[in-house]
Amino acid sequence: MKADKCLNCFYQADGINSLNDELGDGFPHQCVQANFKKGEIIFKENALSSNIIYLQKGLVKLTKEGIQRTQILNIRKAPCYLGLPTTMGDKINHYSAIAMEDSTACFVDISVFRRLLNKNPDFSYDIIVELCRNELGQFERCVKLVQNQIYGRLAGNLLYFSEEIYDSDDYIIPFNRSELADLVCTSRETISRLLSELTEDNIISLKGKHIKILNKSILQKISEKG
DNA sequence: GCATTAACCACAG
DNA sequence: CTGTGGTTAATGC
Repeated sequence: MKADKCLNCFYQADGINSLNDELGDGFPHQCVQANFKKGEIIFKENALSSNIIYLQKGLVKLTKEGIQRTQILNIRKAPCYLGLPTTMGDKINHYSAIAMEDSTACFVDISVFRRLLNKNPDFSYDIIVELCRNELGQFERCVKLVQNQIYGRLAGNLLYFSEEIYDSDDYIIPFNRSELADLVCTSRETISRLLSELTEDNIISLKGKHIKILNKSILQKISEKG
């Protein structure tokens, strides 16, 4: 990872114009921008954490070690915040963040972040909204994970990549089969088999990680019903 | 019983 | 890393 002074971080992003001014003279521009290559760890579970991270560019997976295997909790696409729950909620990270593409992130010390929250209600409100949306998303995902069959869970995630990450029916799956299994909570073999089945039934077409969704409505039905 | 679902193991490209 | 086959266990008609 290569550190730089932050050039274009959340101070300027999302229509938040004057946060930098509101910090006051005692708080100069206090964040550090860093670049991560694909596969590099942005922050690690169980490590001490005192930064809020604003992901400017890239794609990141959040992972947590389980008893059996590593669980992939979520995928986050820039622009977004990383580590709000894990930095604000405890001293120690409860999950890791790993870059899945070359990514750029901006690190803000938690004391600076707290000051921003105190000084700017609109900013605080936006943060609360983002946290709430994430929680709602996790609730949905939780129920789906527990109650749907694997076929439905896989379909749901393929749709999620398409709709939330790439905005296209034709994309490169950002995971290998084993990671896909860690995301959907199943075995690598089952993922292979189900992807083959979806291909045979002409619901998707697949070459390695390059997927095209051919029949979205059926995929949606599979996702809903399991 | 029998079918379905899915995990685990093994092995081959 | 990936796909497939065999086996096995659990669950539901």
